[in-house]
Amino acid sequence: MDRVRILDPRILGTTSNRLIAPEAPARLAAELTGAELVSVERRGKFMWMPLHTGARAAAAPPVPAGARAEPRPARALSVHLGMSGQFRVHDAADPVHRHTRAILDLERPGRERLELRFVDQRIFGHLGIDDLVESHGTPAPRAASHIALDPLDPRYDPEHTARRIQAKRTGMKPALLDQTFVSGIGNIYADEALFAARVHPLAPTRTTRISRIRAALAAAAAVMRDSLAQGGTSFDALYVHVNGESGYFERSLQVYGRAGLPCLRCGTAIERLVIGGRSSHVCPRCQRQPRSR
DNA sequence: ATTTTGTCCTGCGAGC
DNA sequence: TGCTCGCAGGACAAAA
Repeated sequence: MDRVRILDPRILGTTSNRLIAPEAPARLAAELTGAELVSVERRGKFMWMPLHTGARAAAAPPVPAGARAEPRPARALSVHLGMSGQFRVHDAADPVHRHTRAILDLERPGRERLELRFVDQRIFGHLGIDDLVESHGTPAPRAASHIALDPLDPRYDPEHTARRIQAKRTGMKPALLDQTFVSGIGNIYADEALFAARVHPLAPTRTTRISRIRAALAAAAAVMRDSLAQGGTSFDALYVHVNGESGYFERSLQVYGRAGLPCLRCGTAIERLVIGGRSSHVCPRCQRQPRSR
């Protein structure tokens, strides 16, 4: 990484720390400049790129075949996408979108350089440097170490997740949204998963049969896989690929945003509930109301 | 101790 | 036309 520009220092803040030290942008730039990004890891909406800061290729002696070329990175560029954050890949000559908060210049050996631009309209996102610590058997930024694996992770254990959810005293939708159980399920995919599994969002986890919890988790994984295959859910230009292209999953949504419209399975009008300050979409016939409220 | 609520932020559309 | 209001979303400190 060559040059780092922080266009809006607020992107360096987090939910718990909105105070941005005046020297924070320069500190981040200094740590990133010269570091090598060799991989991108992800867990839910947390994303990180371990920083290889060892000797540069030009100065380093040849590494014997089979030996580790670099020590295991101790730090990472740590990113949370918030709700509207996204990385976009650009040429330096491309016009800079007004919501661009940071620009990382990447030099690539033998290829033309490019810019990785962090665009985030609502600034719920975050950019920073964080220590890598052991979490769920793999290194993860300290700030994300409590975040569970997501359903698309090969190490994800749905049975364990289902049991943990059942042990918690809450509703099925809040449980799916709780990133310490399973990550990557947001408001939209939670509604879709519960509809697919015919589970009511307010169904108490303690009294919901484990098979129903398993079904909801399996449905969430399926929804995420399907969505990914279609490029994600693009309501508008906020939710696009690194190249700016939209996803098409919005066309596949079964309940989310369909309040008042007929259920695609039974024709009953979809209802909109507010759960924890977030809207929930539910078919009152397909997803039986829990007995107590 | 555990669960719920409010806050951070911008842009857009509805209503006046 | 121009304003205010409510809403959207994820994470987590603060309150209950």
